[in-house]
Amino acid sequence: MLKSYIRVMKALADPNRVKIIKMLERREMCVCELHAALKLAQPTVSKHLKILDDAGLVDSRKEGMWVNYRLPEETTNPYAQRMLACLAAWGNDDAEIKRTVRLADRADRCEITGRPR
Amino acid sequence: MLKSYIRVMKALADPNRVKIIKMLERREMCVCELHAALKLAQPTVSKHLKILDDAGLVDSRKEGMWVNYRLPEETTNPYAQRMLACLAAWGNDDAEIKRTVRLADRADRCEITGRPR
DNA sequence: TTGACATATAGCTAGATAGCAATATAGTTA
DNA sequence: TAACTATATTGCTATCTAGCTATATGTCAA
Repeated sequence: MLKSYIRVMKALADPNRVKIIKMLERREMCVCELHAALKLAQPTVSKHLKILDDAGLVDSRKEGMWVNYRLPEETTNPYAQRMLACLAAWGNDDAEIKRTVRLADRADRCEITGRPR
Repeated sequence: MLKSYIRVMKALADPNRVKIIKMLERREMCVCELHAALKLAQPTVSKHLKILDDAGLVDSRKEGMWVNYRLPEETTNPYAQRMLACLAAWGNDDAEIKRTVRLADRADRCEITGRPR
């Protein structure tokens, strides 16, 4: 238990990583879209995504130059599964999260990069 | 949300604090009993308890010289409430936790301190 | 092939955290 | 009152973490 449990809890004990989860609840997003919504340096976002990935809290797939991140349908990690269910019910009224999610809804990789899908 | 949520998640992202919760699931315990089971310095245990307390994850009451800690019946913090419910189902098969809980079951303040209740 | 660009990794720094020993606090007992 | 003791607080150190910039990697387009 302990190791994978601790990985999940540490991953979810950071506000910016929670925001990433809350954005991905709505739709699959690429790194540049998350980067635009979070207002953090791109490498910082990548690092957060790696931490979430290692905990089994996100899945990713390449689409050309982009890497799309989404919440896993099923994860092998029961702690991840359960915590994602909790988070789905939490934070929806939080001003800071709402603000970020609003930015995420507007973020579009084509507008950001000026490149067609 | 964010602040009290983060407090709970950080509090529960440490193995020794998880062990404290798992011990308190079984019974109310004083600091010296937790100290004996955890094999950490007493001030370290006190600090962990403060962090759990600040997150709303434990309650305490004085009993003479001793301070008894227990899990709250009801807490004002919904994240704490929900996470305590999760933890009740988690970690019961983990070797390290089982070992600590076994020590806790045997720990008795009177034996430890040589003093009557 | 070359240039451009989305993402990942490496390397650094400031601040947070967990551990300890020493000391303060508060309640008990003699 | 004075000595004792369970717990809390303080002050320190080593390690971890989140952020950044610079650079590497891999894919697309010309």
